[in-house]
Amino acid sequence: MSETATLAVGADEVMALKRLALDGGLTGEVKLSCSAFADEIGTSTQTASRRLQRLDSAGLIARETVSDGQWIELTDDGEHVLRREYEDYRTVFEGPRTIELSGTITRGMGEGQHYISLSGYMEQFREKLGYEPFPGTLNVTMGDESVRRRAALRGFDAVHIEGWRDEDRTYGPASCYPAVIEGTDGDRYDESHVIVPDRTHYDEDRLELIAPDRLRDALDLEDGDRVTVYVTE
Amino acid sequence: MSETATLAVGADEVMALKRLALDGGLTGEVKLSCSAFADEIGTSTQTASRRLQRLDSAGLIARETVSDGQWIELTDDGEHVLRREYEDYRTVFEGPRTIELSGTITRGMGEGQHYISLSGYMEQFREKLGYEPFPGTLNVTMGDESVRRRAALRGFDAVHIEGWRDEDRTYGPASCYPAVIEGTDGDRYDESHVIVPDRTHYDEDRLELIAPDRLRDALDLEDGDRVTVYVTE
DNA sequence: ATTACTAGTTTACGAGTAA
DNA sequence: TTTACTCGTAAACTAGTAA
Repeated sequence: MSETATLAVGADEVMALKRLALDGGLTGEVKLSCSAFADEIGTSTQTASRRLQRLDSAGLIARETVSDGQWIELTDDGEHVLRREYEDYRTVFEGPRTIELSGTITRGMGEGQHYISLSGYMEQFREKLGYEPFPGTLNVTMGDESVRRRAALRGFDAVHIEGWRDEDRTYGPASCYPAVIEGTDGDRYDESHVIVPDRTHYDEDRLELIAPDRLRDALDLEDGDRVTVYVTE
Repeated sequence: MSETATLAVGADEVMALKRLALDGGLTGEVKLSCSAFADEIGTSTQTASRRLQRLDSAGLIARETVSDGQWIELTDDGEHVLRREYEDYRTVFEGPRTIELSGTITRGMGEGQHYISLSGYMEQFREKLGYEPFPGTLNVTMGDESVRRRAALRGFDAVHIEGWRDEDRTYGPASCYPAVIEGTDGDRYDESHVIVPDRTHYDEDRLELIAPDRLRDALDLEDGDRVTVYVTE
């Protein structure tokens, strides 16, 4: 993945990236000249130019140079870098609002695929999560420490999936929590959810995740691989 | 002021300071060795040592070296530096929660001193603002743009100062908003409040500020000097 | 163990300049 | 005007060493 290049930028570049975001580079393109940007970050125009070059080659910004300056926009990777910084600062001043759960990939028993595909659930996923999940769950078996931390999930605001019934039986309600999954090599998948049945008993040390893509493919995971799941409120 | 030294540290030092805060250096002393810290920030032990030296001499951390490491704690200045960063990131992702008002210092008509000194107000200031304000207000005359932005103040949670009366007349209620004042030379005064009478009509382009100290002295201000007032929620 | 100094090398910087 | 190159200098880095 391109994350390797992302890690290459230094603190000065992150600071410059933040400046660009404050100037509106996150919501759309922003028009700049190197000299104006130099004034903002307190360097020479040459250094300002170099900062932008490095952010560009690291894939954190996209830009188009025109005759009297350049149009700059942050990329998704650039936004991720800043969001991670933001999380750090929020942790410092507000305390951690993210639960970090780690464990290993295990094979599910296939029932995840069955339930998720049912239209009674699928329609709610589309509506409430904003995507149609891949028909199947990623199963993560957690260690003791993570099982303990998992309890704090109850304090979070969940996306509620309502129960329903057909002719044969009833299907119970469930709660979804936004999550970020980080693979062993540091790759991150942002748009996933931890899904927990509300009433049905579940294995305490097992975490089930859904996402628009098949997470095993997206993060190149196999049974036994170690992942970290960041559950956010 | 000591802010000059604060401004001297670079982005690398701020990043290191953030790391120290995440390790608990904000809530109390944290025990570290240079080599352990080097691993955290991804540098050599020599560079880690130098980062700490610079943060120390800039007054952002206080530390005590012992035989097997050192005890480190962030100073108030160090916390301020990080809080400023935090505000930047919050502005980026949550939108500005700070109203920036700029204008020039003008001579008040002396009625500020009179009202503020009255015990009916002064007691509430002590109780609700946590300090006894200097008997007098700093008057700032704003430009059109700032007058427009000032309207957003209504959306903020104010510290409410209640009205009262004595034998002769009634004194109206007022609202106070925490503010930071920044002088022309970049010096900042943190512990001040914008005070706005609730009912009495006031000049739309005039901002009145109170603070524990005489702001003209603390920030070395004269009539006509340009200041920026950051009103926070 | 530590911290922090000195020395040698690499990297980053700003001035000047070309396109 | 711009952006971004080259170049000489200044600053920052890592390795080694002393306390």
